[in-house]
Amino acid sequence: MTVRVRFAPSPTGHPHIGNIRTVVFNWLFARQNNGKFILRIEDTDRTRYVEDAVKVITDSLTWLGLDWDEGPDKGGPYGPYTQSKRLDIYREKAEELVAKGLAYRCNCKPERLEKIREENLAKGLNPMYDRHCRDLPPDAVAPNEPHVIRLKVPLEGTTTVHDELKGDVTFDNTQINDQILLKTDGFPTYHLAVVVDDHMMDITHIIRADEWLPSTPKHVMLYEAFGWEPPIFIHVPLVLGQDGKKLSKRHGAVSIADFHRQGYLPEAVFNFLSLLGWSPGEGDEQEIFTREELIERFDIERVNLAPAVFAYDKLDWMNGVHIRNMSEEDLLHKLIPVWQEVGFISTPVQAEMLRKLEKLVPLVQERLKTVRDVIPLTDFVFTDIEMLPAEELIGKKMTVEQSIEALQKTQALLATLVNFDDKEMEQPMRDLATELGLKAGQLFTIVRNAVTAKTVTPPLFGLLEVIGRETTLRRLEQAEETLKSLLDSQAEVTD
RNA sequence: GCCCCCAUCGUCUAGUCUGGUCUAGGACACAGGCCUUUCAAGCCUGGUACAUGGGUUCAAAUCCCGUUGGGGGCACCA
Repeated sequence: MTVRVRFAPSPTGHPHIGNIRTVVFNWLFARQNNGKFILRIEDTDRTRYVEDAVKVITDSLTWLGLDWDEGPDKGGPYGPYTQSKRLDIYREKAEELVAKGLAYRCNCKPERLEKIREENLAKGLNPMYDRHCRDLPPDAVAPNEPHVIRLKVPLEGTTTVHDELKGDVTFDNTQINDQILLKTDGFPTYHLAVVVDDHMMDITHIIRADEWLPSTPKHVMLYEAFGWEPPIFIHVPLVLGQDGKKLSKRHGAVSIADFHRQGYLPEAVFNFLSLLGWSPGEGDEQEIFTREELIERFDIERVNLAPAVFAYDKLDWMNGVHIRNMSEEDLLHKLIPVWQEVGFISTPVQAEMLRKLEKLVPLVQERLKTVRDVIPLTDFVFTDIEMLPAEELIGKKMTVEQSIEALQKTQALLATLVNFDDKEMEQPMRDLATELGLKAGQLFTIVRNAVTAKTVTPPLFGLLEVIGRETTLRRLEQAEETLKSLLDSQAEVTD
């Protein structure tokens, strides 16, 4: 039997990492079993529909490399894959249950329902429908008057859900509501639609979040009512926010699009998500996985039962590892759009600039946690700098005069270098430091501060090469002037 | 309120099913050190956890029960 799993989001906004972690599990499971991964849009709530949500969802999946075999855009043998286009099917199925006496029409007003709900809550009971319409004569509610169709839940006994991870979970039928299957507007509720579609689309494994476990007995009842074999249920734990609560729209910015925007790599996010609730175990302590390794190694049976808190620290580290593991060329192509976005370089990239960028990549590679980090690390290469205040241009344990001299000698040296390149300038600069009676670090720091206007940068000489001789010399001179004015002003004070 | 799920370092987790090799292992973060032109990266070192009470057993992080704690669900939302 071919494994068929699905991701069935409702188009109400951006999918967040909690949803997507569950998608990762589904996708991994499908791929490692040579099965099918299906995308189905559950747009049965017209009040919550968000216009571009489907596109946001597909873009997020695509960015993460979670490709689907059947879906609204792709089609497939089980379509349509958008529930709003399957309304006739749900109606027919609901009517079928009414005909069988397993469901009934209900025309109770929302106000009445709300009243019952409050009364029950006040009495400490489950806030359930009082089944007012359940035993009305079959023609009490005319098919053409506004009404809903409800499931006739057994009044006694228990319903057991077999979950692949948790084992048997038994629910008392008296705690289960006569669930609405078909709404007044003719749309199905989630419970009807999901059961009908999962069955009709031959879904073999339902891998979804724990929040669905309490409603699963209703689904089991529906499978029984239709006379269908239920799929295998696998409820995986939720992903919690830093506050220990279920992730949701109003919690931290955790949509997949945000991760993209913030400079995380899809392979790192994918790697991280797959380890949120799963680990290889059995003594294997590997943390960094490629997509292929994950497909091979992932084991749905080993998914942890406890919910996991999503924390950025480890993702940042993991993203850095993936950046370091990339080839310089691949990284370059991740960095170019970042530089373009902030206007440092043009689109398309000029040939001469491209050569500079290639030089920059190895300089920044091991210093990046996200690709966006490249901005503050290299801005002074592309834009004019604002000279640091004079005090910060003075070398460590040095006088202003000494610092000025160091800047002058450096300019003289760099002006005469035959090739203005990284390797050729280092040794002469070290010699210069010795000549000036300075430690190399003292001299380099002065130059760094003067040319980059930062006290922390990637390796200096590589940067100077990319910045170029002309700009480097100009900035050194400006720094020298700045220090000289400091000297002058001090002299005035002394006078 | 009722129902359900869960429980190992701050966080992600290994170990739990198949009790002993666990004075509990790894990773992130943190602290200290080495390296070093700054920052990173890398390497070394360190601290921190089996929620709790009771069983079962020669022996329990591992099995059972209670308690506590956390989470989820109880819609004409998914």
